[in-house]
Amino acid sequence: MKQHANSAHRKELSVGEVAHRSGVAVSALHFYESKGLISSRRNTGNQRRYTRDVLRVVSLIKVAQRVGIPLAEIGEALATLPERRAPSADDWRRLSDHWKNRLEERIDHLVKLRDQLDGCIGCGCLSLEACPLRNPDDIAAQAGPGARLFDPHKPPDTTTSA
Amino acid sequence: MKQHANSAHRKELSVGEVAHRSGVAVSALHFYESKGLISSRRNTGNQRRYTRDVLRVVSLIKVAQRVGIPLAEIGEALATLPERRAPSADDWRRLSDHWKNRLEERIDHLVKLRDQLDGCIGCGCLSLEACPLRNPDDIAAQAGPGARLFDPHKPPDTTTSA
DNA sequence: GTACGACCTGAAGTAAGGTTGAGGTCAACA
DNA sequence: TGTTGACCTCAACCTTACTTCAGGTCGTAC
Repeated sequence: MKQHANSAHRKELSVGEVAHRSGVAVSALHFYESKGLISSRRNTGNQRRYTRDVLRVVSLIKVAQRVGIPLAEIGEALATLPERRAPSADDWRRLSDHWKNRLEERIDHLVKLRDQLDGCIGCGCLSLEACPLRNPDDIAAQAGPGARLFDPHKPPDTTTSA
Repeated sequence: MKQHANSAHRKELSVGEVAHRSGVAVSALHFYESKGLISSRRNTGNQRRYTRDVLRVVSLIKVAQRVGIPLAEIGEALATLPERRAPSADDWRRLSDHWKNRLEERIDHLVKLRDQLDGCIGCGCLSLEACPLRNPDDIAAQAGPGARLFDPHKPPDTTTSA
């Protein structure tokens, strides 16, 4: 740690410091930046310098990921933040509330699946026609030729919707 | 290696027929075979011919996938089946029971996460030190079925710079 | 007897979320 | 002054679960 030693009053963080403090790899921070999720300014030597706000943003990213939100969507959410600054308490409330709903949908889905599984453990039928486990609420069920069963959990995909 | 009378009696299925009846793409069936999850014999023209049992196996694979079990693990489970034949009712009971437990763990995990999120929506702290959301003690939560679904292990902390 | 669809193989592409490596810069310390 | 360690960029690679494509064969209906 030679470069960023000293200077007790420095405000900005190097990428290594952010990595260490946030528990995220340097390569991941580069990656997030390439996707526009975080940003930095460069010092005279072209090295990234972050404000402390970035720690909050990284935290938010990791939490959203735990909830199951894909990075692209997290990026969109962050893009709605005014001034592209770190999320305020209000921002956080708005985003986390939305994500909590997503999480609950996901839980509901899994609970339904569990209950179906429970009901089907005894029968062992796995019937293509009758078993609810094999009929995940139609979606793209047996349609035309080459019919494919799309995963009902997938986010709506406009290009593959049948 | 005795065959079930009724299934042996029935005509064998081509890959296209299996695809149509199971709702799985032909390419996916090829893929499952390459991974050892299903098997087929070949006719004189080198085309795959399946017994009807394969439909049960494919059903089982799809259900397990919905639960979030990776194909490799499904393959291991299928490999434990005696004679590598289609799963009997008992086999199904055993496997589905195991997978139900996995599913419940996953649900528990998400419920905990939801509760934490609930408790943290108000505070907006996202504190690296204090916020439970940022201290996932135990992770394994990933779960979006479909495309991405893996969390081999978090970056081993070292953060590339010690 | 031929056209066309279904099938075959192996390689390459796709998506998400990164990691790893090569090749090079910068700045402090002995 | 040379070594070191953090940093830089860009490209290639990784995993899972498949799909798509190119180039060739099979089978059956007309």
